[in-house]
Amino acid sequence: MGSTPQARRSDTRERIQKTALDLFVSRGYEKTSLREIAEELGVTKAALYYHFKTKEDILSAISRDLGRPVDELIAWAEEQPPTMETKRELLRRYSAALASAMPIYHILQENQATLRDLAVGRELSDRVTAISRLMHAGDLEFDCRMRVASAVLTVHFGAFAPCGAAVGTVEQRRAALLDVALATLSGAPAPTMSPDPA
Amino acid sequence: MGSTPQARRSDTRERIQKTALDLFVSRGYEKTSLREIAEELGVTKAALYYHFKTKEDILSAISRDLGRPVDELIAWAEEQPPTMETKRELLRRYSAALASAMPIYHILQENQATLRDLAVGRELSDRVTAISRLMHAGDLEFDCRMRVASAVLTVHFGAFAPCGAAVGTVEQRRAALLDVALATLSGAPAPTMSPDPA
Amino acid sequence: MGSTPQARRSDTRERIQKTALDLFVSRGYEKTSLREIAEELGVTKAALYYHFKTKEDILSAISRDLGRPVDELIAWAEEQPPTMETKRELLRRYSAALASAMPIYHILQENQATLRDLAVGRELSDRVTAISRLMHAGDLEFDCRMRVASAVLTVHFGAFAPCGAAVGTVEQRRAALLDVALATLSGAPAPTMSPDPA
Amino acid sequence: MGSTPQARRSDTRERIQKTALDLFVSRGYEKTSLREIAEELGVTKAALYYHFKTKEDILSAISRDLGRPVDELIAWAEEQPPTMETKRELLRRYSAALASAMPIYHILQENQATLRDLAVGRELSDRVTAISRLMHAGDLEFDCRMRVASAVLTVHFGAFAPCGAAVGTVEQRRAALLDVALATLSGAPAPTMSPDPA
DNA sequence: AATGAATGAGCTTTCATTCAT
DNA sequence: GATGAATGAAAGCTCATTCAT
Repeated sequence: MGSTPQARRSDTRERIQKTALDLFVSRGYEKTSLREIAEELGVTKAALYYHFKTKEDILSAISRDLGRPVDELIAWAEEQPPTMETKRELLRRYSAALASAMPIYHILQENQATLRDLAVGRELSDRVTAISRLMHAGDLEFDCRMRVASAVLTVHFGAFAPCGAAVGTVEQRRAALLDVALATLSGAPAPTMSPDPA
Repeated sequence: MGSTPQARRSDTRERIQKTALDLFVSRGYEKTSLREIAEELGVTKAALYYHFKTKEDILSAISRDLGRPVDELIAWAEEQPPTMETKRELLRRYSAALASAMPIYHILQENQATLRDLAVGRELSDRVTAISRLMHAGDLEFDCRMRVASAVLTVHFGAFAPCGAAVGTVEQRRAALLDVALATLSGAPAPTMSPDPA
Repeated sequence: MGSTPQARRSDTRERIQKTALDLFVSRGYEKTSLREIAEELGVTKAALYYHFKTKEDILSAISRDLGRPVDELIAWAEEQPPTMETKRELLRRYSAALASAMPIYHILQENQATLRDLAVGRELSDRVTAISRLMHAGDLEFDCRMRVASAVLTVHFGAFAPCGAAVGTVEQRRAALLDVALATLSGAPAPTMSPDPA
Repeated sequence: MGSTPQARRSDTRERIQKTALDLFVSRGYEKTSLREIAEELGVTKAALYYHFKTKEDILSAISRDLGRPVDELIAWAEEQPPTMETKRELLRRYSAALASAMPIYHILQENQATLRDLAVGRELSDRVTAISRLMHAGDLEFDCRMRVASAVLTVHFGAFAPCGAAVGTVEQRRAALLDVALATLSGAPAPTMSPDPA
C-alpha cells in the first residue's frame, strides 16, 4: 500500500513517447535526435534504448497507439458492402478519426521522404491507402472515381494546414469541408450557395 | 565541326541541377548527400561547391527554374479582378502549371519538416500560399470559402500520388480532377453523374 | 586490489586536456586537428565530443584550469589600494604565476589571430589586460605610465622565448628580469651594474 | 605616348601584396583565404597564382619589402663595434624601424604557430633574433644581459598593443618607451621621476 | 595577363547505436 | 531501470593548388 496499485511500472516509456511525438511534430522525425528527446526528458540516451529498440521503434509505438481509431475504422469498412452510403459514412468517420490521429499523419505528411524506407512509414501510409482503396471499392466509372478522389483529398488534406484563411474554428472547418466532400461525392452541389459573389 | 559544337563554358551546372533534382525527388532532400550527387555525376564534391554555394543553393536554383511558371501565374492573377471567373481560370492554369512544376512541389511536399527552416522552403511554400490566397480573395462567405478550399486541395494534392487507382493517364486524371474542382467551386454538381452505382 | 585502484569514472577527460595542451603548444591551436588529438590518445574523434562540446571547449577547459592562479591574483589585486608597493607585489606575484600558467599564455601568444574571434581568446586576453590595468591604476603621470608599461612587458614577454641567449636557468632569468622590471618601476637603476663593459 | 612611360607593366602584383597585407593583419594569415584576397581585389584566385607561386610566396614578398629597413639596420650593426654606444644607437634605430615595419611584425606576432613551419616565418623571426643577438653581443655579465633583454622587450613589444591605456600619441609612446629602455640599458633611472605617486 | 573549371585532402561536427556496470 | 563511455560512419563545407585555354 501507499503506491498506486498496478501502475508503478515506471511511466517513462509513455513519457518518452509523448516527448518524442511533440518533437517529431515540431521539428520533424529526422531532425529530432535521440539526444534532444533524452535531454528534454532529463534522462540519458541509453535510457531510451532500454525502453525501445531503435529510434524507429519509438515512432512505431506512437503510430500503433494513435493509429488505432483509423485501424478500427478500416476493419469496420471492410465488413460493409461497398455502397455509396457506406462510403459516405466512411468519409464521416474518417474525418472524425483524423481529428484525433492528426499528429501522426502530420508526421507522415511532413517526413515522407524519410519514412518512405522505414517499416513504420509503410504502416502509416498503408492506412491512408486502405481508406482510399475502400472509398474507391467497386466497379466505379472514371468520373465517379475522380469525385471520390476529390472528396478524399478534401477531407484528408483539409485536416492539415489552415487552408484558406483562419475563418471559424478548426472543428467548424472540418465539418464544413466534410460537407463539401460529401456533396462532391454524390455529385450534388453543396447545399446553400450563391454562384458568383466573389 | 566534328567536336562538341558549342560546349566550352561547361554544362556542369545544369547537369548538377538535373542530377540533384532526380535524387531529391527519389531519395529526399536530406537523405541525398552531396557525395551521392557528385558520384552520380562523376565529379568531386568540391566541384559542386564551385558551382553552388551550399546544398540549399542547389535546391534554390532548381526552385527558381521550375517555379517560374507558377510565379508568372501568380503575377497574372494579382492583376485580375477577384471574380469567380478569374478564379476558375486561375485554377485551370494552376492545374496546368503544376503538371510541369510537379517535381519541386513533390520535394516540398515530402520534405516539409526539413525545408521548413530553409529559406528555399519558404520560397516554395509562399508560392502555394499565394495561389491559395488569390483563390480566397474577396469577401467570401464561410461556405464558399470551404468550397474554394476543397477545389484547391483537389487540384493541388491531386497532382501528386496516384490517388485512387491508376485509371486513365496522368493527363486524363488531371483534367478530370480539375473538372470536379471547378464544379465544386461553382457549387454545381460535376456534369453527368449517376448517383449510386458504387 | 591488483587492478587499477581508483579509476572507473574515466580519466579520459583529463587525458584529453593534457594531450590537447601539448599539441596546442607544439603545433598551434588551428593546426592541431581533433583527429590528431584523438589518434595520439588512442580514442575516436567522437569520444572527444562526448567529453567536450566543441574544439574550443577543450581549450576553454584548459584555460580555466591553468588560468586560475592568475584569476586569483587579479581578485587579490582588486582589493588592494593602488599604491606602488601593491604594484611591486603584483608584479612579483604575476611573474611567479606566469611560470606555472605559461603554456596557455604561450598558446594565446602564438595563436592570437585565431583566438581573436573565439570566446576563449577573449577570456585569455582579458586576464592579461586586467593585470595591465591594475598596474596602471591610479592617476599616474605619463612618464610613470611608460615605466610601468616597460616593467609589465619585461615580465610578461620575458616569460616566453629564450630572449637573449641561454644564460642561467629559466628560473634565474625569470628572477633577474623581475628585478630589472622592479627597478624600472621605481625609476631606480637595477642594483649593481657596471656601465659600459660591453 | 598616352601611357605612363615605363610603369605600364600592370600594378596587379603590388595590389595583391597590399590587399593581402591588409587581410593578413586584420584576419590573420591562416584565416585569410586566397578566395578572400581575390574577391576583395576583383580578380580570380588563378590570377594570384600568375603573380605568386604560393600563398606563402605572397607573404614572402611582403616580408622582403617591409623588412628591408630592419635588414639594413642589421647589416649596419654588424659592422659596428659591440660597444654600449652602438647598442644605444641600435635600439634607437630599431625603435624607429619598427614604426614603419610594424605590419609584418604584427603578422609574425599573431601567427607564430602558423608561420613557425614556413620558410617566411624563419626569415621573419631571424630578423628579430638578429637584433636581439646584436644587442647581446660581447662578453656581458648576467645582470647586464637581463637589462639588455628588458630593453629589447620593451622596445619590441611596446610597438604592438596599446599597452597601458591610450595616453599620448602612438609616436609619443614609442619615444617614451625608448627612453625607458635606454635608461634600463645603462642601468640608470629614467630621468625625472617621483617615486610613489601611484 | 588572367580565367573557368576542377581536384584531393582535410576539417569540425552530429548521429544512432552498443555495452559493461 | 538506467548510466557513462565510447564508436563507426557519415555529413556539409573550405582550402590551396593546378591547368588548359
